[in-house]
Amino acid sequence: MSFSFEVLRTDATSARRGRLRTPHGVVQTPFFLPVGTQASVKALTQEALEELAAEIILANTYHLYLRPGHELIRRLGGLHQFMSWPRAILTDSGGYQVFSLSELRKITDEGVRFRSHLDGSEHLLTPEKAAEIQLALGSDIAMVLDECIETPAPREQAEAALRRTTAWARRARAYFQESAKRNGKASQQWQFGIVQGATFPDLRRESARQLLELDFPGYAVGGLAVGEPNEVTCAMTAEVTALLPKDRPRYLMGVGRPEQIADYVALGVDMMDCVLPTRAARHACLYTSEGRVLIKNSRFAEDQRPIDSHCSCSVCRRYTRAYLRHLFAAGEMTAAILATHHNVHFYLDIMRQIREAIEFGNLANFSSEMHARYAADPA
RNA sequence: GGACGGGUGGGUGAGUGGCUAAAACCAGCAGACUGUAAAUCUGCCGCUCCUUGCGGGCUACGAAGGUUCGAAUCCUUCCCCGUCCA
Repeated sequence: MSFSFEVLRTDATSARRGRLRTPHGVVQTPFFLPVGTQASVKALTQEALEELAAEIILANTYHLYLRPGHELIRRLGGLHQFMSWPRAILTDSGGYQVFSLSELRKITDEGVRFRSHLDGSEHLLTPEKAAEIQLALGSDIAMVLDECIETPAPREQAEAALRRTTAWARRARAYFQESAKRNGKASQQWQFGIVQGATFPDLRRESARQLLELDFPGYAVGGLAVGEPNEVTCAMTAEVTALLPKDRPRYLMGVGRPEQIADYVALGVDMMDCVLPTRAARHACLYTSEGRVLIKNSRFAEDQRPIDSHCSCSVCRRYTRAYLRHLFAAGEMTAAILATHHNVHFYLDIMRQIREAIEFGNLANFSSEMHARYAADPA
């Protein structure tokens, strides 16, 4: 089985309804990737993810390299087998850790020198190394190592990060193709390039142009939703998607809030990932069709309704808000499990509705409805 | 009956003359979270007033008196609690 991506339908916006074939199953686009950094979507078992109909998840190169080690995972048959996840996996490269672990790393043209947050040991992550690790993990989609910078950033810094990201992408591409070919697995894994350029439209365009020369099978937009206003996120995304080939998947990395997702899709985005549904769940923030529910609030103490009365997930079919609130108050791990299950269901359901909306040509309606519902928190 | 030790804000518990409306933690209340160093982090947490200010007033460290410019902190008496001795 090999890779392919096809756009099945478009609408009046730039949205696309499509299908991504991977060696580990078909993924309907646009889609959302639940984040499972350490080969685990926190609080969910793989059984639960299957029940939720997740078709693809995200794992992290940097974290799995440090623990348990990519060679160990390779010896145990690859990441899919190791974690017993038969469906698709995308691995992020460690580029985000350049940003989030900024205190613990030093960047040079060669790569990123990290001091491990686990034991303080030093590690050099180069574009080649990141590619090698992801080949060992055997993820379906590998990301190139990029330099993700904070916002707002001075133009010179954004230019430098852009230049480095392109240079790294070139090296990563060469290494990945050569290595895959050598191992006779040229069609087993895809590798995506990542557009940078901070909040400068011309730099975004330039970054995209440079990466297009490398002819990746898919392109990501990185370095967004790191502090800038959402209008800027959308503007930068639009600049980039306008230049990307229509026959290849576009991945907006690290977004978004429930009410923002349809907007990104309308800009031509096919895939997204975000820790928000899982992290917020663990922090007692539940997403519903009526807006957010901060379930620890005392007003839910005797609320016998489900989290979301319009939700069909197994948690909403069985448990009350009062019980969820109690579990959080008591510090029971079941609180995180049930809340995460619901939030991931909610996100995946949004994607189902978005795909349907594209089919029916009413994505714009869906978007404005979501914004209206999330404009004010529910009573 | 005697000898010690102790009684502090919703709880545990620091503090032994002014820097104390009183540490810290817990509980409680509210908020944040966007390619996960996050089951994390932040704020509030005696009452009250207003011109919301590192503002004013009041009440508060078992009870009542006292010493002192000033007391949760020192003295006296009383009431409780714990341990030990008879």
